[in-house]
Order: sequence, then structure tokens, then C-alpha cells
Amino acid sequence: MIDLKDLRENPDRYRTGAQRKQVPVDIDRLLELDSSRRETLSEQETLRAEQNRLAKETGPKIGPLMGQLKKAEGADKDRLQAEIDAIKAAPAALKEKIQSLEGTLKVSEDEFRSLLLSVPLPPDEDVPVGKTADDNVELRRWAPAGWDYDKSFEENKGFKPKTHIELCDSLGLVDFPRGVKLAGTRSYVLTGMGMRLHQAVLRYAIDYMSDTNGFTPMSVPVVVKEEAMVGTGFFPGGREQAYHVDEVSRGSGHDLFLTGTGEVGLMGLHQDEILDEDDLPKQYVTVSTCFRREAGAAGKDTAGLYRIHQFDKVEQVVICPSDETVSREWHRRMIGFVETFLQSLALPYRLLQCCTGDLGVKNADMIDLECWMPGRGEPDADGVPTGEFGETHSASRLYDYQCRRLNMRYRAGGEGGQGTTTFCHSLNNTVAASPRILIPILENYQNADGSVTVPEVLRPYMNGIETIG
RNA sequence: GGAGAGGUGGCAGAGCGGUUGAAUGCGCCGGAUUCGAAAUCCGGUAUGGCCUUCGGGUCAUCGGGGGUUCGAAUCCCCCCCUCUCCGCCA
Repeated sequence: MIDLKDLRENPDRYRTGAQRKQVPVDIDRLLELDSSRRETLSEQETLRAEQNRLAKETGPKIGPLMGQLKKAEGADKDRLQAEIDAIKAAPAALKEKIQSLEGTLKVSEDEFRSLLLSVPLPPDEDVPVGKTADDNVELRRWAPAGWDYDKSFEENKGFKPKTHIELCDSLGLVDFPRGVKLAGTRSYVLTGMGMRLHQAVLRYAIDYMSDTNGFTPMSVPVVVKEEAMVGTGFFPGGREQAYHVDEVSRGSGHDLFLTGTGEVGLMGLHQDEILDEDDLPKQYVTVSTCFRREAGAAGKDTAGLYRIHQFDKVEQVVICPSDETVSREWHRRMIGFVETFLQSLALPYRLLQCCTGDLGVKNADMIDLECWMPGRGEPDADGVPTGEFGETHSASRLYDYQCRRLNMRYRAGGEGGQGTTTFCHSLNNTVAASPRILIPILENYQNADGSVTVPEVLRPYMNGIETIG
């Protein structure tokens, strides 16, 4: 959520921001609703003040009079009743006015709230303006010794590459038909060494973030209340992307939603809390199963492990004080963690500065990391793919947008501090999403004989196995 | 899932229709006392919104939502959560 006060003062900043992000939102309508709302609110407040004043004044009088009324008879009773009615008349009139204003407020409340929630965080000035992912800017690329981006896979390795789908099939790593039988399109079953490799990457990623980088490992719910989805900024915009568990129609008080990333659980942890500044930054890492409906992606990446409804992801989040410099520094570091991670796996990758149109509502800045996938891309003359980068990581910097929605603040000055409360800043980044990351692993580690070498850092997690197949 | 009890400020815990944003204790902050500390004493100690001549004013909030009433922490309804017992169970 954006800062409403700032919106009032700098509406153009938000108009431009929304425009650059290609998010249609009627800022003028929001401002209009805000001002009429405040007008009604202050009118109502004045009446309430008067009502409270009267209540304090007449309260002690009415009580005894009511008591006397019970015992009184005849003319005395009529006189007392008249007196009570006279006292009640003024507040009763106020009550009617207040209720009528309440009605006025209710009419626009829903529209106001949903408009406010849908105003995107303006992208930072140093984020390149662009419309789609095609306008993203490559920052740099890295490759392990023995890999040259200017040469084809065959020139680099001496044989034509297989796609991960072919490898999974020939090595018995994934059973796609049975996955589809069980759960429909975009479903799969990891089998044997496929499952072990999947578990190995995830566990390696968790250990790396915990042991080497000081993150606290967590297991968090993946089925959450709507509040958590709205709070983390995935709703209302991404409602279509989430699986919805309808519990209300079965008599429960609230529906549930399956999370599409561990970020929801990790960030939701401190919803409605005031943290101690001394406890910041919070560095959390989780591995969680992620569920995505992939609505609107029909026909895109339908084969293989690239775009699927369910996967497991190790995700890192950082909650830090409200300071742009600190938050930018964390962004760099979190990207650094992933680069070191990928370098330890010797996977070729590149960094992309996402353009404004590719950011999504809650980000001020986003860096994507793409691994080289030899089995993707246009086919050559022999029908063998020529390779392509594929997104495996995404590092977001959100300022206080998410923490505002989550109502997550901290108090300056440490324990018992006297400082005022401030919304925290938050950041998140993938560490490893599997099985997608198995694609570059399998494709880059394949051998001429059709086997796949297990990356050295993963061998301890696979009982020392060096080769699959 | 069934039966019962309960959700009040950072914590514990009163209040159960009338000047209650809320007693009391603990904690915390400031001060006094002290060479210093403990103890003691005094004062202060929620969050958010709106308005402001920046002194302050005002409204809302006692799990959440709705209702009754001139007036609700207190009464009614729905929901959520916690605890105890029973049942079921990875």
C-alpha cells in the first residue's frame, strides 16, 4: 500500500509511476473519494464530539431519574417521563445525523479501499522505462570455466545437447504422463534420481543460506487467509493466480488460499506487529511448496518442468529499517548470495535489470536472474535447440509498500524505546526454485553418453553419487 | 467433530449499561534519595485517523464484524482464536 498522505501531496508521482508500470488506476477518482470521505468523516466527528459531551453531561442525571420513574406514580410519573424525554431529545437527534453520515461513508468505502490497494508503488527513477520483459536490460553475465557464450553448445562441449525433457525421459527422472493423469496439465512426478536431485538442491540452498549467510530457516504455512495475501500485496491483483480453498460455503468463517511463494508466509509472520529496531534486520529463509494457477499462460511453456502448477522453492526475505541506503545494500547482498550459489553450481547465468513495465505492483526495483538453458530457444538446422536464458530468480526491493499493507512497523531506539513507529522495508529473492532449476543443471551437466554429472556441491546431499545414468 | 471455559493496555489482572481509554500490580522511561547500586518515594508510560494558529483539539479502537440503547469493554447475534475434557488421527 502506498502512503495516502504522499499521494495527496504528490499525485503526479503516482500517476507517472502507474503509467510506467502499465497499471491502469484512476488516481483522480481516488483523490476525489479521499477528499469527500475526509469531509464526511470530520463532519461526523464533530457530531460525535457533541454526542460524547452530552452523554457525559446527562449520563449521571438520567440514571437516577430512571430509578425514580420506576417508583413514581400519577402526575409525578408524567413529569419525570417528560424530563427524561427532554434530556434524550438532543442526543437522539444527533444519533440520526451520525447514522445518516455513516451510510454515506459506506457507499464509497469499498471503492475507496480497492482503489487504494491497487495503486502500484512507483518504480525508482533509476529503473529503465519499458513496456515488457523485452525492454529489460542485461547488466552482466557469468560463466564457469569451459563455457563460452559465443560458441554453440556443440562447439563448447563436442556434442549436440539434449533437452531436459529428453534427459528426464531417458534417465527416468520425471514421469509426466502420470503427473497429468493425477493432476492434469502442467503436473509431473519426480522419480528416483530426479526426486533426489530436487531434494539435494533444496537442502543445499537452505544450508547455504542458514550456515553461510546467517538466515533463520523457517517452515511456514502454505495455506493462508486472504488477509495474508492482501497484506503481502499478491491480492487483489494476483487473485486469479492463486488456488482458492472455498471453506465459507462449508460453514467455516473464512476461505483459504494456497501460496505461490514462501514470501507470503515469511512476510506474514510479523503482520500487525511492532518490532524492536534492535531486532532488525530479520533474515528469513524458507523452503515451501508453491502453487500457481498460471492463469493467462495457456499454451506457454506447456512442456517440461519450466512452467508448472506446483513446485518447491527456497526463498529469502529481509525486513530492515526504513532507510533507502540500507535497503539498497540488502538488495545487492541478496543478489550476491544467489550469484555465489549459482557459481558454486557452475551454472552460466546473467543478471537482468527489469524495466518498469515488468516490475509488478509492489516493487520499486527488480533484478531477475536467468540461467542458461541449452535445451530452450530456436532450433538449429538439425532441429536441435540453440539455447536460451530462462528466468530462475527474481530479487525485489519494495521499500515500505508491503509492510504498510501488513501493518508491520518497528520502534526506533531499541527495547523500551521512546521513538515513534515506522513501517519496515522489505525485500525478497529466490534462492532456488526446483524443479525449474533442474533444467539448467541437467542440460549443462549432460555428457556425450547421455548421462548427467551430479554437480560437486550436491554430491554430499546424494550420498556421494557422481553420475546419473 | 462433541461438551465446557475464556479472549481487556508490553505482561498479569479488575471492571459486566452511565463523566471508563479503562482500577491495581509488574515491567519500562524520567526524576528524587545514594559515593554508586539495590530498596523506597514522586511523575510519566497504547495505536491509528482527521484538524491544527504546532500550544493542542478531536474521533476510533477492550479478539473481528453486525445489532439493541440517549449512552456498550459491559446486553444480543454471527465469526475467529485460545484453554480443558472426550472422540478421531499423520
